[in-house]
Amino acid sequence: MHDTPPPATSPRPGGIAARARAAAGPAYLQGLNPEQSRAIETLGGPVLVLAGAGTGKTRVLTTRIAHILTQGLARPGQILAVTFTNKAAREMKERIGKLIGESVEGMPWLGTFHSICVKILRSHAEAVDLKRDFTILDTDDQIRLLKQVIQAADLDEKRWPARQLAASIDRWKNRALTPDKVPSGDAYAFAGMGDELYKAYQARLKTLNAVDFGDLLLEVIRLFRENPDILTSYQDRFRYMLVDEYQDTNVAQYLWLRLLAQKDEPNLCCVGDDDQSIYGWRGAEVDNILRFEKDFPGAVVIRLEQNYRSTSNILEAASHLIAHNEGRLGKTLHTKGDAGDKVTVTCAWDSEEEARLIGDEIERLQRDGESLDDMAILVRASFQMREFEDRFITLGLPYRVIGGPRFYERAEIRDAVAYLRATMQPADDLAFERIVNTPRRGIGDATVRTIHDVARARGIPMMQAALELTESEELKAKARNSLRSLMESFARWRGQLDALPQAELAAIILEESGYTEMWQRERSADAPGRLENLKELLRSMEEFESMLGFLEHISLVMDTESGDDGEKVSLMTLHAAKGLEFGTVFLPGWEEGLFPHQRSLDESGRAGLEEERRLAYVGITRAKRRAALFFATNRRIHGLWQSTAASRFLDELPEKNVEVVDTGSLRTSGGGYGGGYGNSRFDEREPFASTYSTPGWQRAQKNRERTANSNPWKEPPMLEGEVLARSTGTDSGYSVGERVFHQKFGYGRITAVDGNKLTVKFDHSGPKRVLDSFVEKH
DNA sequence: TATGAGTCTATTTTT
DNA sequence: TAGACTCATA
Repeated sequence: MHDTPPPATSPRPGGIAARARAAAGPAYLQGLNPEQSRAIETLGGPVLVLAGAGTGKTRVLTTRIAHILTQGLARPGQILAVTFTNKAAREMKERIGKLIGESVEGMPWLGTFHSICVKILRSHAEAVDLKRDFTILDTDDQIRLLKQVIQAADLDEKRWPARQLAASIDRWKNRALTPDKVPSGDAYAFAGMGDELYKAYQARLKTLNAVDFGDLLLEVIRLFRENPDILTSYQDRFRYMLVDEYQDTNVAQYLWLRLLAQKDEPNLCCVGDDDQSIYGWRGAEVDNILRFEKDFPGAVVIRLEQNYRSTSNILEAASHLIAHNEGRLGKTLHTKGDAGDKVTVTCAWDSEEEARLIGDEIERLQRDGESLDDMAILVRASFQMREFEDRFITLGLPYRVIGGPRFYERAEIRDAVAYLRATMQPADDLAFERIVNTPRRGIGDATVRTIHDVARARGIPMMQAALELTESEELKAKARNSLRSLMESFARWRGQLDALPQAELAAIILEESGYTEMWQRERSADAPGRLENLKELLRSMEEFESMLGFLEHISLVMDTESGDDGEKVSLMTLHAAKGLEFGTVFLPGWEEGLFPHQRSLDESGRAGLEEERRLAYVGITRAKRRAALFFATNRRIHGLWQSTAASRFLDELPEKNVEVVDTGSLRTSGGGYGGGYGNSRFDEREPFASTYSTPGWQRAQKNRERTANSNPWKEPPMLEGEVLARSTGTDSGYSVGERVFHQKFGYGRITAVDGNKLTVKFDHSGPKRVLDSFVEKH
């Protein structure tokens, strides 16, 4: 987005300013700050650009490319520019086009890691035992294939779910581990067969002439390693290499880059921000960026610290927060903008009130003339969205959810695509299996198994096996006839491939196969929407040159541009918000356990906490003018009401940039829960201060200090003391059978004690799990 | 093959 | 609590 100020005013010919500008260099270099200029003009050898939030990262990247091109240092085909998402690639193309004032269709090597790998693999497929028309499997295909592998190994699918194996394999591939390299500890995890199953899966992929996403990288690495001549040809070709979001690269991507950059003075420019690394759980290695100078000796490190996005209050709050992280390269962001409003922290009674407060504030801002498009609510976990959606619907406030299920991931789209794949590529067993009995045509599990067995035994594709089975007596008459008719249809469709435009043929296929009819008959509420999606699919096909081109596109690009209609508030997860910016940002749910998320702390200890903190940093730095943080003191988690404590991150914000909001509604918000006690601990004038002076909070503080002062290099368990909302194993001072009083639920009797968590059977509201610090002995 | 009862499990998600 | 999913049963 526009993370930099607009370029200087258009040149007036002949003026002093114009002459001065001409002396200063080409127009695209105008209006840059010194660091940005350096990042663009430092061209010999490796460069690492540490670009803080809102410092003009994309501008540097695109201008650098424009600069290389206009200086005649390389032709478009000699520049490799890698991004993570298609969206980022698209954006870069557009912006370069604007900069050099012509089409950049000539930048064939600007794309995602994956799309560039596909391109390389297609031209050298044979070298890695693939055919040129190999299929790319997505997660869904992958899981179905793994199910078969698990079955073949005679393992209980329940105990060893395919999903989990898929996740493991994914992790291994992220770390560039082939089956023989899987560490024994990891392999042991899957009934001691992890590596074997992985190997079997890879073998199946090869026979299917297919690769999964991870393979795209790994196969190219293998290609380069086993064929030095091919590697050299690419090293020579890519005179300049640029990588966006370097902090998000995983081991495989790193190795891939390293191979290409294996020459003297590689012109490699990596742009990233270690403070915005939030994808560690997906295999990203912050370490890659932290280690850059060691990996690429002689590297020039340039820091972009001038922020063009946020007010200084927002910037200082975010900077102070992120300074609590240890493993970082360190940057000091500054802005020339004004102080602006302070970052607000508001305490709500529960998530419902939180949504109400935010909804009210949005309406107020709207009345003051702010655009809904310029406001966003960023949540830690998607379940939080529901409360806001409910609230916005009752208010009639238009909103859009960003993220969520993608167009091409919907069942009806995947079915339709499977029909097309099976038509185009008769050897695509997975596609065939998916639709052979959809709509139901009497080809049940037993028949499919027979086809499968024949195919496996003879080493032929299922489609061919099916064809042969229609001519034998092996299948029951009914199944055989049904199968024959389906095979005839496929033959017919294939015959029309060259005669008809792809969208038209696709329409015929969906019609004749009975697929459309299946949804027309279905009378469930979402059937019309699905039919609409199918139409949308056909429409989008028209833009492609051929059916094959279309299929290639959707296997890599899983999103579609959805038309935007009217002003809307945006609702999304913090992860989805990276790279975006809004005038006003609402950040609800800043509570221990939710943010930082308990699971992150449990699974990754200190590293997990630091990643959560970076997430918080990303959240705050999305805001241009206003950042409003919220936390609720009560939240329903898995159906149980839990008292929650304010996030430690709130405590890590600098007081001078933060304003605590007293909503006034706090004092009366206790109503409705057994009534009569309205004694909220936010009764005092300042809810923020009072939160921070409750016994629970203070004890948490003490625990934190104590553990922080003890040997910090101790094993992760040291975190336990820091973490409030989990069992600490310490004696809570309560025992089963005791009577207690809880501010929200009233009187009750303890039925179980688990560390600092108590299960209390409340007289009026039944059994609940609560933290010991929120009840009193009675 | 359609349905209901019972069970399980609840971050973040791109390619 | 709620949703997804499995499994048995008609």
